[in-house]
Amino acid sequence: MKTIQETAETFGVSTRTLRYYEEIGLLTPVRSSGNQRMYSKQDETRLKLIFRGKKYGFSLEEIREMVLLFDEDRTGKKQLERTIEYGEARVQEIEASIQEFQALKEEMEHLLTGFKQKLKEEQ
Amino acid sequence: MKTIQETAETFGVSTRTLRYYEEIGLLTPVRSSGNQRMYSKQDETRLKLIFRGKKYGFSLEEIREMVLLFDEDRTGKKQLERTIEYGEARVQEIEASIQEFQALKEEMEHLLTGFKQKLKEEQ
DNA sequence: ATTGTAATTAACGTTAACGTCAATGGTAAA
DNA sequence: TTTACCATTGACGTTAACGTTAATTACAAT
Repeated sequence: MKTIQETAETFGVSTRTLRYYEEIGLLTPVRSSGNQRMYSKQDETRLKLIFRGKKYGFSLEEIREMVLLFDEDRTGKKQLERTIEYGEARVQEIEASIQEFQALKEEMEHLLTGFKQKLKEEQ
Repeated sequence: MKTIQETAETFGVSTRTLRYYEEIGLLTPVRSSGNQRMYSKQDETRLKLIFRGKKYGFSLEEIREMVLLFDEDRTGKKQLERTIEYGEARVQEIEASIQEFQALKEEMEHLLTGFKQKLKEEQ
């Protein structure tokens, strides 16, 4: 169990950010006897997910939806089916993203080859 | 040459957005005789870049830096070298992103396999 | 027990990225 | 040329994602 300060340092964010994430229901650390937030290993895993989502342009609201969906009690068959469906759709999106990145990379490499050629010719 | 309305529709954004991009120096469409913005093919190419950047979480400021760098006069050898260096660094970043996405995808697929197994066992 | 540092809530402040509105001017069709 | 719509420039409004400050409480060390 880490304190809020330690957790903030681990992820390189402010304590305000962690409190804000709790405000909007992204995670709920337990409280100590003196009402202070204690962050578990699970909370850290959740935070990793959140920051990865952020890095790729998802809004906190979108991240919240994903996180909460994977957190609902998945006891019922219906719930399980919905989760699988949702998950597969997300995987599809990720595949599309990878394709786009690959295309972007090739485009840039093409540009760079041109520049290098130009540099050679100039000397 | 397209009007602002046509261009906005092409990209599915508001005209305000296009004017804002001009405000912050992201692109500078030429003006008609009556001072109205006219968007060229080049402007459209630039906009494609902008929206792709946005999709992957870059701020408009970051996008501006990239766009402007690739726009400076690349006549000098020094300029060309700088551009190549910058471009290669970006390609490295893109490769890292692809790796991360791949890992995320595998992680999700692993989760989904688990869920599917659970679903099978439940019936 | 005191002193210094860290945490709490509540509230207001800030910035990026637009939205909206008003007053005015341009343009195309009848 | 009038009608109707589209565009232009301010200027103020809005929302997400925090920052900052203040008043109060908890904890750790002396």
